[in-house]
Amino acid sequence: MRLTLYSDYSLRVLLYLSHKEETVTITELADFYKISRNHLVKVVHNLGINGFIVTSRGKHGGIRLARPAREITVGEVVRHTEPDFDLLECFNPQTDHCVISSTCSLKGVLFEARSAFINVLDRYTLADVAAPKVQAEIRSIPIIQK
Amino acid sequence: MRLTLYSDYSLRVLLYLSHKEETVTITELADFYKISRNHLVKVVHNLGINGFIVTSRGKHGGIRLARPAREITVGEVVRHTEPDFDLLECFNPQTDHCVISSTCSLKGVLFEARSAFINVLDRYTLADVAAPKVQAEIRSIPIIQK
DNA sequence: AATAACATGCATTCAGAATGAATGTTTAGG
DNA sequence: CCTAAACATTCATTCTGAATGCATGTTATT
Repeated sequence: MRLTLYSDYSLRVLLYLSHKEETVTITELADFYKISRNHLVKVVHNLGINGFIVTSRGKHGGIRLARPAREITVGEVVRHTEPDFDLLECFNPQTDHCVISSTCSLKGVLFEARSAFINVLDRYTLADVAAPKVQAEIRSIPIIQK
Repeated sequence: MRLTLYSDYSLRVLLYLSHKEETVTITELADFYKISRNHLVKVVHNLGINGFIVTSRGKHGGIRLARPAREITVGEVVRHTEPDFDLLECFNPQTDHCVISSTCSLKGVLFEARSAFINVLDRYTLADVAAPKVQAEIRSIPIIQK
């Protein structure tokens, strides 16, 4: 279970913008994070289309947040950057071929789990995340790391 | 954000076994679900190694649950079948290259979301899921389907 | 011994993410 | 009005990992 690098980069861009008032360029971002400029170009483009940032072309162009960091939640961002949240085949009726999906209640359980996941992300804004570090690492992880 | 078919098939196998008392064969499972027998072979093997099922070779061999369905949670299964739960690059210190991960509190937020997800799965057993359908589809989905 | 089952490893295919590259479009400033 | 600096857009390529297929081994019953 993973998110895409695309979502990762999207969040990093917005986080960077949450700290800076002035417009920043894609090149500045790529240099700071030491990541692929090509990939960033698409990430930024998409963030613009979805109204998270304002982009301006030409000399002295660049990008900035379209709304205050306090008004953008992590959940909202991820919903726009992940290709889908189809945990199992049966989540997408178009491509589902499972012979028991009509009577299977596993789907409901995973729906509930997915909602719980997204709900947490909806409770945090970019401002929360951009704030100086308070706590982290302190949580126990109920996951087996192989 | 997806789970693997591998996890999907693992759950389907265990669900099928939750209904049947007798041992069943991989061929029977593949035929019932109309899925790749090759893939199932590995799924079953892994379920055996992880103590969810008992496998027996030879004529009249097959597989059956190693423990009562009531004692196996969905969360426990998924933990053993998913390759990892590394939502972002920074979840794995071995391969993390993010320049801000040491001070970034996004990780904490995603840790919390992941825990919320797994906690739901830990609350349901195979017996719950195998029980005759009660409700499903009724939940609202706070996800944008593109 | 033969047969029916799971075990195991290797090779191959496939999908989709990630990356790279080229060209177009817009805007500011000399 | 021309140039440079920026984002926009499309296409091609690489890469990873999941999914699948296949061949052979091992075990157990009859």
